Amino acid sequence: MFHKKSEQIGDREAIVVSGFGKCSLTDTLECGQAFRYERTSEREGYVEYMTVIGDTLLFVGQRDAGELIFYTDDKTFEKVAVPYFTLNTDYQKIKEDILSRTDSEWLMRAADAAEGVVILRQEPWETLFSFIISQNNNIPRIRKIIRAISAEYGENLAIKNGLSRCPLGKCDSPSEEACRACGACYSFPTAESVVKFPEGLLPSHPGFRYKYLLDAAEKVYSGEISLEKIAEAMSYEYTLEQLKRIKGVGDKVASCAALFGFGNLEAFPVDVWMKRAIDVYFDGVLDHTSLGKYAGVAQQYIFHYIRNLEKNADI
DNA sequence: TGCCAGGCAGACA
DNA sequence: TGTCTGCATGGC
Repeated sequence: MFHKKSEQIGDREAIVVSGFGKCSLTDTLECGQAFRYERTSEREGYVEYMTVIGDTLLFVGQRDAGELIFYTDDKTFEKVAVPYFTLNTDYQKIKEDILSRTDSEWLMRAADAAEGVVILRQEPWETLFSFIISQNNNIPRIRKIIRAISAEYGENLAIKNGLSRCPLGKCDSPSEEACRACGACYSFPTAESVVKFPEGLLPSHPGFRYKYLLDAAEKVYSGEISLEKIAEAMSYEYTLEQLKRIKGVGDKVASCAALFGFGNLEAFPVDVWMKRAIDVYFDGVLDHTSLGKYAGVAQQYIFHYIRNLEKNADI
């Protein structure tokens, strides 16, 4: 359980949260599980991001690994920030559970290096749609496509929330024209809006994924696939079975949606990075069921560590 | 300029 | 059933 207190930071009211263990805001937001974040401030000992969660623009900062700073009111904090950042989840306990099931020293190092990563609980439809876009794509471009699609279909939350200046510092004051070119502050499109105006996807250049995105929107909007039923079932197998009925959704995309959108922590997405890690550090075989009901967290440890190994060879 | 990216579907052996 | 290839696009 976390602790929270109100604090005046600069000219802003904030809710400072601690007592939830270690958490790296940067690792959590930039590890590839979410795509709707913007770094809005960075200086010695402090980093701050803007995230779009539903129709909320949430600003969150960090001074050290033991706390998170939410610049919002108490109601939004409880309703939006707590579930999104899974603040009630004990990741230290999860890490211990995972490590009790493995004798891999490499996985232990990965867990230590990536223990600041928490699994975000994102909106299921947005997660599914985003990971369809992610296939055979790179993270900067995935984010760019999502910003463009959001600007096409979504609501301008900067204007809706009455922000007096652009949170990204791109212009003096938010305007519809300037915001649309950027796309960072728009709500995510609904399945209905995509079905009723599929051409709106094209300016973002989704490429071959266009037909997959449309099929997902049609199946969800029509109710042929019920994301509500999937969420209620809380079954990894049922989630995979249902989501893979969508054209362009295979094991990888479905398991990412299960893990990041439906909270199935046993989900174990295997992408090119994971294949590389398994080949090199697990002799080509890693039975994820051996890692228990938190295999998805272990997956994030491995994914984060292998990517940083490549970026920073001296780890 | 070329490789590669949080993959998948379809063809083929 | 397993393997191979094409797919759109742009970041690096």
